[in-house]
Amino acid sequence: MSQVRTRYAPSPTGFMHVGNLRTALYEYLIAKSNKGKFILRIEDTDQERLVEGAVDVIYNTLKTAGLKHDEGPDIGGDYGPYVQSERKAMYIPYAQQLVKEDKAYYCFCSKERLESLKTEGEIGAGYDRHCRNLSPEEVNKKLADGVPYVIRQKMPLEGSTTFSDAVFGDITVENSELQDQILIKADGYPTYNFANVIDDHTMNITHVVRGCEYLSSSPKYNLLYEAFGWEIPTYVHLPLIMGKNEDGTVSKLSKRHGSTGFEDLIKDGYLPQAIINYIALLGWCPKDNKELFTLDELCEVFDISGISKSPAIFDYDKLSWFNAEYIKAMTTQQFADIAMPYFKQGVPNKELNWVEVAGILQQRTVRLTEIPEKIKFFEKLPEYSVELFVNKKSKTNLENSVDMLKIAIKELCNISDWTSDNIHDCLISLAERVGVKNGTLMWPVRIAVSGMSVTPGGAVEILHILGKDESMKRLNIGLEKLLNK
RNA sequence: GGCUCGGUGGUCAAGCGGCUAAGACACCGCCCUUUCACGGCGGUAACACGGGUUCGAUUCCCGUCCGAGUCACCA
Repeated sequence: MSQVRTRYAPSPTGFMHVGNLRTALYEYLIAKSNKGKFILRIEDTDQERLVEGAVDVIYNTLKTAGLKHDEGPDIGGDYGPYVQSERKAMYIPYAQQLVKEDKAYYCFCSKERLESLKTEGEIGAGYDRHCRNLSPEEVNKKLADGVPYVIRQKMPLEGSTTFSDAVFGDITVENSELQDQILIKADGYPTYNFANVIDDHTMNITHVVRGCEYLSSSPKYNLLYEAFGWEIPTYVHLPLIMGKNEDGTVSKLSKRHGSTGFEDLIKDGYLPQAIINYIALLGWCPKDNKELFTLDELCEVFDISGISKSPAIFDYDKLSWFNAEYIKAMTTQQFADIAMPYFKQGVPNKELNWVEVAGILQQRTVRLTEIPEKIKFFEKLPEYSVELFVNKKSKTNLENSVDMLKIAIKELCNISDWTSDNIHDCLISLAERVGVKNGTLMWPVRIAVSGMSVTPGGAVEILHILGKDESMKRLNIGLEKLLNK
């Protein structure tokens, strides 16, 4: 078999949907697992929907996701150009060839006429093939008169078309269901369907990987390949990624389901690797059911036979789990590095030992965006209620908290070398001497020093990060609060 | 509505004629513990339904139901 070549062919809309990203990922994996090439092609044939800077979004996404393409507009290759608008001139001759062979025809119908064909409210009416049998004279006259036209493919009126998909098997459609689809639009640009076939063939694409939403239009592709006498590529249709609606129904994942763009997800505090890992498993399963994969590992084990047929609902909980796993797997330094912007956001005006902060945060961070809220007490002691000092499990109440704070202040005061170990030993031995369980002493101390019932890390860590001066200050404030209640 | 595809726990899923029907997420309980987490242990929970085929169907076939996708000079 010749070298496997897959292509990711997004249209630049400025938004990278996770469904598209997963398609890109599978295309990449199919190519790489076969030592093949992964090509990026920009499909910008819709001139009305061009968005400024949208191509950069695609580059950036592929880059941060780690999906390196082997050929593309930015890096070139032997099959360029890789932007459809730059290939515009090459499509029309192919269409004209089909016209010549009586497999396509010029259509002069106005949009208004087409519009009037649609019975109101109804769907599925379609084109009435009005221009399909114009005489050559009529066609030539209209062409000469400069009447705007499109080129349509002549679909067979009878029989059926069967195509084979690598995941769904053989699919047959009655030809009567097929419309005489437009190949070349009035503005001279090819339609997506037509450009796709021409490009995939001329770029030697071996595997056409795309979402299931194209399943029902695939017979048309086949007919086009047949009309040209070209070899048909392997089709790989992917099950759709769905989202759950508020009313409990599901539909194709879209913005109303939450963050569905790659960049949105990143903004929400998810790691690129976690996103990739998660979506790799959304519709595909390895033989051994393993879940954690690096991109390279995926390249090793990916196989088309593991792709499932049924649609999958995008589960933010599971994504979160992956994210937490990836965070936990980092070194503390790595975590500190990626978390730094969030540290600064939570604690903008203080210099803390960030690696130490990272150390207590790492095991309890699911999304990076949770960080600022969790650590902002380091910056400024929040207002809090004395009720926080009451905790049944630690056996603390408003009365003994006063005592605990008093002795803690006294003892901690004497520590000259403010190390974690010293703080720890000091408090633990104090609890022992006084004859209370650790929690009874630790709880009020932690509350006083943080002002929160739930904190990242325990009393010792917080005291150490805060430093002696600030710690003593907060402990006294806490004591004051209790006495003045 | 026509056409196409799909249907294993709440979610992702393994299974490809014989199993007490895996595993993961979520959820619940217990343990660990200076809070919350993390970690450990355990638990609740599924083959849409009805016919066939077969000695035997989650698995193969048909029908029903349910869900989704698609029916553009959008991709």
